Amino acid sequence: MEYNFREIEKKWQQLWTDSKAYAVSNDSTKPKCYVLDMFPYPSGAGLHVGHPLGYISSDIYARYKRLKGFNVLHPMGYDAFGLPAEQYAIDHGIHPAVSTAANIKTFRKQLDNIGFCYDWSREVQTCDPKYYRWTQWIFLQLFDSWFNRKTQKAQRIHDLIAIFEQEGNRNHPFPNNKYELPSGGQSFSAGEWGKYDEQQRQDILMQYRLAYLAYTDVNWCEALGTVLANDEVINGVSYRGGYPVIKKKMRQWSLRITEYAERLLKGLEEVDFSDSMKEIQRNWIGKSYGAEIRFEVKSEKNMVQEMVVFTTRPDTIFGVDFMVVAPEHEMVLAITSAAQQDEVDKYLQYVQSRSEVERMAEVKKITGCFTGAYAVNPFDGREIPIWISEYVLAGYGTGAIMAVPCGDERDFKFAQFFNIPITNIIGPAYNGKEANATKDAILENSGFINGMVMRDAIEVVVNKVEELGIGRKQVNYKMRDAGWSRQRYWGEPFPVIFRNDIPYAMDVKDLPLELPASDDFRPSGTGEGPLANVSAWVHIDDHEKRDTNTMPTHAGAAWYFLRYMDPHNDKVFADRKALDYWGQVDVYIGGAEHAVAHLLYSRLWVKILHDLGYLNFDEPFKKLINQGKITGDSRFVYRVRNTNQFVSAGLKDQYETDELHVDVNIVDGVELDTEAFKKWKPDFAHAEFILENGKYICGSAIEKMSKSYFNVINPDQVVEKYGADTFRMYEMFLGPLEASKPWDIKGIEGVHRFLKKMWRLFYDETKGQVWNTQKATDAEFKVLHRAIRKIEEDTERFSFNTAVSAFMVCVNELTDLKCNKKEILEKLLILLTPYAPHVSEELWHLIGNTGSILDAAYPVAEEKYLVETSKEYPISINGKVRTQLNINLDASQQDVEQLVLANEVVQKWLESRPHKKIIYVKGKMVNVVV
RNA sequence: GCGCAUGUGGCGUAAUUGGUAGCCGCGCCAGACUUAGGAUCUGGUGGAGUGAUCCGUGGGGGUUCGAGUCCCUCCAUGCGCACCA
Repeated sequence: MEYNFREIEKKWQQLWTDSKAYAVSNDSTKPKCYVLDMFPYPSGAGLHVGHPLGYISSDIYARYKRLKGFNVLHPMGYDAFGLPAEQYAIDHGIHPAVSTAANIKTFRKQLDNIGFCYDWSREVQTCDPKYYRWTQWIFLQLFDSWFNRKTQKAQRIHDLIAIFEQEGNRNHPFPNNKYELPSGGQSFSAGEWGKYDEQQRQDILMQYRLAYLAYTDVNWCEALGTVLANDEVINGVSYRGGYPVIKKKMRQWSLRITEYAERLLKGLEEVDFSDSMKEIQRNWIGKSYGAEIRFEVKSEKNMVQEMVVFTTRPDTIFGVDFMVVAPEHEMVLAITSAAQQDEVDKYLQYVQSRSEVERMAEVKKITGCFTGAYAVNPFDGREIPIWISEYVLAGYGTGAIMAVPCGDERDFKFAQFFNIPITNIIGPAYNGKEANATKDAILENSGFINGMVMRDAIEVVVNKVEELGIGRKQVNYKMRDAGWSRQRYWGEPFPVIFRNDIPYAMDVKDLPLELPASDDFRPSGTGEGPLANVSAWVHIDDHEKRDTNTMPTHAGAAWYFLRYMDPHNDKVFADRKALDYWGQVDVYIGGAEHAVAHLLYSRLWVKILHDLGYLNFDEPFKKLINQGKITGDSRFVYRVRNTNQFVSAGLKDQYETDELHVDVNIVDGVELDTEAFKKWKPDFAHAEFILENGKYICGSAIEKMSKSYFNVINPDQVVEKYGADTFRMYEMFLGPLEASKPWDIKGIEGVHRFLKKMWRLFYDETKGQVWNTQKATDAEFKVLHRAIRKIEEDTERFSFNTAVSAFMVCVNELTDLKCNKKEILEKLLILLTPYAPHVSEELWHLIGNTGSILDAAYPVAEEKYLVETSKEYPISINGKVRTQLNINLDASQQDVEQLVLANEVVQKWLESRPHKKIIYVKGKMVNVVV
């Protein structure tokens, strides 16, 4: 009886589906475990062998936990809104809903092929109105909330209104400190609030809402007639077409994620993410400590009394040689002197003309202009020239800096370029040739902080500044509020209605607000999205209008893990009981490319839902694992330029050639199948080859797996040839989960041989059944229990590659022992179930079990089979191993010394020198020091 | 430039705590069975040397009885950020 994987796998996949083997109940007395994959965007290209790496890992872990007695939630769904489907619709006239549904079908088929244990009854698709109804609902919760800085929590807008009625906004200033009331100023009293009309009140409330509408800078691409997301802009041009992109102010929805910067940062301490993942997020949040310092300003017009800078290095205050403000800063015109007016105008014009591309490309270019005004150093009264330059960003800090050329590289270059004299405050630490950003130098020329170490002076200066009332400690974040509008069709419509241009939340009972039917997906051309083309939908009546934007794909993905808990609920986004039972995702596996956007938005939404009382946890993912990418292994052929001749890689240097990607499926190793090549593309039908040793050898390179490189390997092919169980184990065997690695099919034979070898422990091709019911020996038990311990530990810590190797060791050893005993093999099958479920279930039944192996009890490693009484100790002389000696494990130091010194190999190495001491580490080694 | 991660046989990798470096697999070599082998099985396989032995975890230095593992330094690769004050 042979290992017929094709038949076995098909059979059990069907039986498991029929018996609903993977359905999970929300009602269980078992402990819960939530194992989640990042759901895929169903692209038209389908799955390649890189995608399942994470899915297989989580599947193994989920199955393992189930065997260990957990109620395991292991769902799957689709991040089904998104750009490519819309672009496809524009190019091919197929509605995104249609192409998306077709792609999902393909994905599902491919996933099913690999034998995952997903509970498909919980599937979610973000583009399904039954799903996005709740995405819209959550958006409305954000719209109806504000962040109370006093309590560091989200609260309802009606609480804020109550506060305003009581005391105005004196205790709750505008989150955006640049915002000014139409009447001027930034604060209003309860009395003033009472007199404001609806329009004014709504404007003010909008300044506090967590989802808010405001004029913000967007990436406007004139050529494409649309706004682009940041990730759609590469080096200042559109990723599609490479058209120029400019910053433009447009009225957009944003999420006030900046208010949560501190909590998002803090939360990282309690979650189990990789260091690099946490680092990337910290980086993105970009917290910096420093001070805001006010400087008196002297200018001709005398319209501006002071300017505020943000600095992380207040200790360098005596080294300030000039100030720089952003060209966009509103004070620029007010301080410019008559003499400098022309030059400033010219510079501002120049800055205006600079496109994003140029600014990005010419980061090192030094430009700037003196304003004719001066700031006064509050400590020594020095007058400091105020410049403008594009290297200072309007959006960060206060949009103005104090420049310290001896301590900052950019300031130094700027000073040098414009011949501004440089003050040295760090003595020998500054060499005059480049800035030194040290914090460890001793301060000189620095008034009251002379002689102090810079690091210590920071605090001293900040305290002084606060004492003098000219500034304060300040924390800054690099992170910006998240733009949440996309000028797209294929996304969630915003559930709001505009009356007199003021957005009001839709009644939740009217949700979902469904996308209107449309076949025109091109941008409207006015900066509005394709929805603007559906006039009847947009204009409800003369007074009421809908938003023509849709939400970004992050919206649906920000909470899908909650919906899986209760996917069919049409009363709430998920039942509170289900939310409390499943709680946090215990293990979340996915690619590192979602480090920032997706993870931050999900963390934000969960924090807000938690603050509003819908969840009892405020971090969504307890543990995050980023599986490595599987890269492609591309092959090249070399065409002799302007001919149809192809030269083998070893000879290509003798010709002038062009390198072309060739389909890896018609290359065996590096040897090209020349006949298949001729058939591959019509262009090559008459190709001629210059061979080496009768073969055409291809060039190779490791690159990302991509259709355009012809290096994509479809898992279906692999499963067809070797079976899902082999495929699953081989992907795991490739190396550590987190490591990136090139796909290399060569090793798969070894894993396949392993499964066949294991099969032969039960059935032999010629002899038929070989398994028996004899009693196992201690040696056999020992092999088994060592495997149990090792595989359990490895699975627990996601070290699947070493676990696969432990299976091989175990099967090799049992083969050597000629052990075909059911008593042993049965346990081995349970261990193997998470990794190779089909073959395990088949053999489980063949040896006489009736229930499914999916619910067998995981075997327990028994100490009694694992204890050793003695060990083959390595004996080293001066740290070099010279011999081995079998010593009893409970031997004492004296026993060991005696034994070791009596040994002839040891004697030989000692050469009759006396030993200094003997180091004996029980259970490890013995070292004789001479 | 800054931050993070990673460097081990021909290749993918292993070595959980400082304790026998190279488990397992690929590849390669030899053999068995065979009409045949790109099937299957068995044995061997880090490098040098006939050998005893010596050398070996990116390079250099250090700590230690003992270092792939800890510390310093340099180099290489990957990822992230990048005028962020």
